Amino acid sequence: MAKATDPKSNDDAPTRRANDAAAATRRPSDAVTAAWIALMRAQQVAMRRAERALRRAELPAYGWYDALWELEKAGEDGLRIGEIEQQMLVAQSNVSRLVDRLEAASCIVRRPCPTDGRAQLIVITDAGRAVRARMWPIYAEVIQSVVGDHVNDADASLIAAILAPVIADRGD
Amino acid sequence: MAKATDPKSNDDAPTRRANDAAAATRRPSDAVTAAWIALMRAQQVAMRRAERALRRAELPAYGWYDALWELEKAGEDGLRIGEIEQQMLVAQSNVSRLVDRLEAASCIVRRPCPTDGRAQLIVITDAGRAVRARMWPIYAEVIQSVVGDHVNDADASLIAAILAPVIADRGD
DNA sequence: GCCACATTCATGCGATTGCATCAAGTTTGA
DNA sequence: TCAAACTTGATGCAATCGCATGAATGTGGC
Repeated sequence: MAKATDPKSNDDAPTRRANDAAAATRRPSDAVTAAWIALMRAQQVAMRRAERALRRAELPAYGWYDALWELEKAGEDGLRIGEIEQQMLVAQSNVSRLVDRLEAASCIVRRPCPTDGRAQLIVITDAGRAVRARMWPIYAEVIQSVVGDHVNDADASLIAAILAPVIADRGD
Repeated sequence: MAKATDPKSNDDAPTRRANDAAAATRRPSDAVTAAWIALMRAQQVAMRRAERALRRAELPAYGWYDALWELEKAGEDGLRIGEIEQQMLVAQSNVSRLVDRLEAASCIVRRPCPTDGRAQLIVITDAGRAVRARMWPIYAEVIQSVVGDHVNDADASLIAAILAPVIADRGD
């Protein structure tokens, strides 16, 4: 019997036409489909718990941590909006507005880019570093309880290694 | 050197206090943290591409597929809102409204539950099955190009197996 | 130098989300 | 039998999302 959550269609054949675009005719294997589902569900579980934990602790949402950490790594030179977008993998408009919120909370400052008048450099402030530092213990606990308590280090490394090419592929 | 996306804080020590709640003092290993990041990023890549592909094909969003597939598996008996919620792992209010949209599109019908006047049974219609069938080729292509093209079947099965306990844990 | 095109970021908009709450129905216990 | 507690699903609301678009700036061909 198929896995309970297998989304494979048993009736896709009738819907397939001889001259569908080639792209639409490729079918993932059962194993690949199972991995996809696991990926989606596991992330949903993880994200939900992270957001809830942060909210309960009266801390900002997950996206703030993500952005602040990237900015902290970037240091005094800051990052452009577009660079944050590439790191975080969220839509540009959302980065723009997230930065608005971070600025309103004094977590970052916008500085004009000396070499490109269109761009701006987003630089983290001490207040921003402090916010990130306060978020980390809560976030860390969620990572540990969601992943660490169920997956040993070897398997965890395996997951990161297997998924690396998936993440690297920006095709589309 | 630490991985570029390692969110581990180098300055969490100063923020740690002797009598923090025990829950907030657990720290994930580097491997577990890397797995967490891989999970989040890979799912973001996957979801974005699925949503875009479906939109380009003028098909409904990912959530519709998920719900319709659960309902199709459930057959004529249908599912309660709460059962769909557990399968899809989204908030109850969102299931309620997703079902509204599915109903408006004639993809499902609501039937009173014979044994519980509060509940209702959501049953997929032929139109709903047709919509899911039209979505599958697009969805399948994304699964293949995002996961299948980068991960072999053995690794895919490994991912599903390793993540299973993560998904199963509904603690919190 | 100048004009067409590309890039960078902001913003209007409609859709969707989660949380809190509510109404209706069911179960429990005395 | 009746009231308190619980369960089920709907809804108001504010926040956030992605897309489409716009304004400002930069780049390259002539």
